[in-house]
Order: sequence, then structure tokens, then C-alpha cells
Amino acid sequence: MSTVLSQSKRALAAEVWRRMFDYFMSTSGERLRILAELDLTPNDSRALHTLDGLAGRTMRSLAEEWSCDASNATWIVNRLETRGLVERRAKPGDGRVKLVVLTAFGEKTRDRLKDAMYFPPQDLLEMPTAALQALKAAMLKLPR
Amino acid sequence: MSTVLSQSKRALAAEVWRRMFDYFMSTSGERLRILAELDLTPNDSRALHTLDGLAGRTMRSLAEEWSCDASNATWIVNRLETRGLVERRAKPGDGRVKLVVLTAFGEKTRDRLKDAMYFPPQDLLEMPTAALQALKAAMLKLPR
DNA sequence: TATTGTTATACTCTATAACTATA
DNA sequence: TATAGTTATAGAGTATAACAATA
Repeated sequence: MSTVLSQSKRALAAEVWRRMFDYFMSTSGERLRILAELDLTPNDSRALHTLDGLAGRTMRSLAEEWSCDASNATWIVNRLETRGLVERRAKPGDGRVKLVVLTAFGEKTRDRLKDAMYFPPQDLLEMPTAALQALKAAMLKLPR
Repeated sequence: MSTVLSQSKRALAAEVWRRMFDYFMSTSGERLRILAELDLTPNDSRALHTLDGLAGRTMRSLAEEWSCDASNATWIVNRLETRGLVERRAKPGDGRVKLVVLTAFGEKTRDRLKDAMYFPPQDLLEMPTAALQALKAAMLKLPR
């Protein structure tokens, strides 16, 4: 891929990004409201989405994923455990390792959170259908 | 405006929102990197964007805008003041009130931060021009 | 001896309540 | 007496370093 970009293309991408950035930021209050309603911090939210109810994650891998110290991961998992969202299980082969999994309540909370976050802002719902269709077609071309 | 929406329109808006949400979230690491480079926390960033170098803001209005306690606003402003990003000025007519303004350094830091945040992600810059044009046209129709 | 995780400790961020100064 | 802001204090969240248990 080329690293040389035309001036106009740069300006185009900048305009697209600025609009998307501003719109997304304008909706951040709604996300804070959703978290407060479920009595979760942004950090709790990130933690819930890292975990699942099946495989289990080692404390070490969680600290790495969360870019924090191992002792901080202990603190975060303790907090979730106290609230019944996760549990620690011993790893069969290695007595040093603990596996953290979501409880049924943890999975339910994570799913409720995800549904709420994915629910579109009211003013997006009220856009003309044609504009939404154009937006969707363009969004499908986003690189990830 | 109608509050009755067709099923297909709901699904359309949900798809658009989910794509935008996921793309934006996938770029959050870059934003944290920018903040770290300027030695700012997300909170510092919010504070810088609330202030300016001219009008000045009362402590009370800042606490309200930041949805925090007045004593917390004092703490946040103290932190910025220690780093030379803001200064407190007395309000001429009312000796109780203090006005917080960005210093020249504060304005420069805020501008550098804004420029970095508005710089589009690399993979957006590398999208085909036609796709970017379609994206821009759709973005211009966003409600805010 | 190296690795996994926790505990002890300190520093940052946030809130409640008490306080000072001005209106 | 009411308002603007700060200080005292306590609790949540994060990091570093020391530690215990297991490999």
C-alpha cells in the first residue's frame, strides 16, 4: 500500500474522521448513563467484555490485556467477584494458575450492557431512510 | 417527528451504529497513546477542552459541566494549575468568584491534543477515494 | 531458580462535610 | 443568611515492591 497520499484525499479522510469523532463524542453522556444504570464503571465494562463463561482467563493474561499491573488485575477481579459477576477456578494442571470466568449473572450483565451500547442514538433512528442506507453502504467499506 | 419506526429502519440504524461503534472503539488505543505522549489523562483532556484563554469559567460552572463535586473541580483545576496549563483570576465585580483561564501553554497543549485526535486513523487514510467520498456525503447528513 | 498470584503500601482521583470569605 | 470556593477527611482505583505458593 502507498504511503503517499494526495492532498485532497487527506482532507477527505480528515473531514470524515472529524465528523465521526464529533458525533461519537456527542453521545458519550448516554454511555455513561447506561453504565450508571447497571452500576458499572467503564473499567468494569472493559473487564466484562474481556471475559467469558467458558474458557477462563489467567490473571496474568488479563493484566496484559488491560495494560495494568498484576496487582491491579487482582483488585479488578476481586471487585467483580464480590459482586458475583465472575469467579476464580483452579487450573487442573498447574496449582499456581487461576482461571477467571464469568458467572451466569456476569454473562447476563455483559449481554445487557452490550445490547444497550449497540442501541442506536435516537437522532440516528430519526434520520431519513435514504441517508441511513447511504451511511450503511459506506460503513460496510470501513477497514475493520 | 414520528416515534413509530419501521422494523427495517430500526435494523438499518442499528447496523450503522454498530459499525461506527466498533470502528471507533477499535481506535481507542491510539487515543490513549496520544494522551500519554502529552502526559495528560482523559480527565485532563476533557478539562482542557472546556476552558479557553479569554472568557474564563467559574469553578461552579466547571463542576456542573464536568458533573462532579465543587471540591473535585478544585482538585482538577489545582492539578492543571500546578502544571502551568491554567490560572485562576479574580472576578472584578464579585470577590467570591474565581475565573479559570487557559495559559498560553494550556492553549498550545489543547490545540496539539485536538490536532492529534482529529488526525484520521491510518487505515481510513488508505481507503479508496470513492468510498471516502461516499462516507463524507453520508456523514454530512448526521444530525449533529 | 523462575513463575503465578496476592498482600502491603503509597499515590491519584472522587465525594461528603466542615470551613472561610464575600455578598 | 446565602453563595463561591477551599480544606479535612474518607473511600475507590492504580502502581511498585515485597511476599507466599507452586513449578
